Amino acid sequence: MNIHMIKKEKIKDKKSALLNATLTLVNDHGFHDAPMSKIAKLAGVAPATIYLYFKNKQDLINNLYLEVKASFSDCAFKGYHNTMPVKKGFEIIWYNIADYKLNLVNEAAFLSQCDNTPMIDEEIRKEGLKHLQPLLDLWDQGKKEGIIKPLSIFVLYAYTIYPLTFLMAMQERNLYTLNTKVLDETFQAAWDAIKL
Amino acid sequence: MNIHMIKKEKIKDKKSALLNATLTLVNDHGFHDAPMSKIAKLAGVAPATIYLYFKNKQDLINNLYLEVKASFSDCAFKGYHNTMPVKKGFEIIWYNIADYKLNLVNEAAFLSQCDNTPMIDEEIRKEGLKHLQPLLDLWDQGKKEGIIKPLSIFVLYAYTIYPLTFLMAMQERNLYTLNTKVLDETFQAAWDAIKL
DNA sequence: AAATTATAAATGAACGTTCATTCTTTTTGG
DNA sequence: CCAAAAAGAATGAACGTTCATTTATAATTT
Repeated sequence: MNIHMIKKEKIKDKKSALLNATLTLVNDHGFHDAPMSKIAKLAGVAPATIYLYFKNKQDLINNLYLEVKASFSDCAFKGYHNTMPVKKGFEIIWYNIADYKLNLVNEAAFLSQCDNTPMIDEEIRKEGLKHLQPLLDLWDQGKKEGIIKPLSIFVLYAYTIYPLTFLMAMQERNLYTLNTKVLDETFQAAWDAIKL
Repeated sequence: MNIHMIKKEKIKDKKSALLNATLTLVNDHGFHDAPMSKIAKLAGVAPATIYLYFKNKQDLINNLYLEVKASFSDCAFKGYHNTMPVKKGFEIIWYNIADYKLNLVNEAAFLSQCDNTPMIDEEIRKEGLKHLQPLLDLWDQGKKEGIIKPLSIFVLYAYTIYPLTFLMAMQERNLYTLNTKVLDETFQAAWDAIKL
C-alpha cells in the first residue's frame, strides 16, 4: 500500500465515520434531533468538516440511505443464483434478509425509518429500490412455474419480506426475541402466504 | 345545544384544527420540518394559542398519536364481537383495518411514521397498543381451537396486519392500487400465512 | 537531505435564520 | 366591566452553513 492509498483510506475513514455517526444519532433520536453539531462531535471532526464530504445535511442523509440500502442488497443475495429452483432461491434470500434485519439492527432500523417518513428525496428512494430486481425476477419465475400465487410484487413483498421489519422493531424494543426455531416457523408463514 | 356547549364545541374545534394541521404537516414534510409556526398558521391560530391546548410540541404529537390510534382501533372492531367464529371475526377486523389504511391514508401514514421513528415517547406508544387487545384475544381463541398456528402475537400481526402498511405506502406513492378483487386475494394471503 | 513553497484538509468561531416557547397586550363573551 | 382566550411581538437557544485561519501534507528548489 503506497502513500496515496493511505491518504485515500484516511478520507474514507472520515466519511464513513460521519455516516456511522449519522446512522447512530438518527436511529436514537430521529432526524429532527440529530443536528450537524452532534454528528460532527460523534464522528470526531469539526462541524465544518462535514461540508468537505457532503453538500449539506440532506445530501448526507441521502448518501447514508443509498449506502445502507446497497449493503442490504449485497447481503440479501449472498449465495443466491437465478439458476436455483424458485423455492430454494426464495429461501436463501429470505433467510439472508432475516439475518440482516435481526443482526444489523441499526442499519435495518434506519432503512425502516427512511421508508416510512419523508426524510429521503423520492428520487433517491427509487434509486435504492433497483437493487431488489433479482428477487422480483425470481417471483416472476415462480409465478410462471405455478409455484407462487399470481400476485403483484408489492403484495408478495408485503407478505414475505416486510413482516421482518416489524419483528425487528419488536425485538429492538425488547418485546420479543426470535430464535432459530421461531425463525423457521416465520419463514413457513411467509411461504404459506404466497405459495400456490 | 346551550351556550356552554357552543363554547366547548369551539374549543374542541380549535384543538382538532391543531391536531389536523399537525397531521398534515408531519405527513407532508416530516416531524423535523413541521414547526409550531406553520402548524399554527395552517390551523388558523396564533403560535401562542397552541400552548393553551398543549403543554409543548411533544405533548401535541403525543396527543395526536393517541387520538389517531384510538380512531384506528374504533374502526378496526366495528361490527365485531368476540362471540363470532374465529375466522369470521378475523375477516371482519382485517377488512376494517384494510379499509382504514386505504381510505384514511393520512391517519394511517402518520401512525406508520410514529411506529418507525423515535418521535413518540415509548410509554405513550405502549398506551396506544392496548387498544388492540380484542384481536390478540381472538388469536388466542383461534390457537386454542387449532385453527391458527401457535405463533406469537407479534408474528401473527407481522404477517396479517402489518403488510397493509406497506401496501398503503405503495398506494400513496402511486406505485400500486388495490381494487376489491386484489384486496380479497390479499386477505387470502394473510389467512394462509397464519391458518393451520 | 534540508529548506522553502504550494496545496489540500481541517478547524473553531461566527453568520443569518429559524425554532419552540414566553410575555405583554388586545379581543371577546358573559 | 371582568375574566378567559387569543393574538402578536419578543426571547434566547439552537440550527445549518460559511468563513477566515491554521495545520498537515506534498512538491519544488536548494
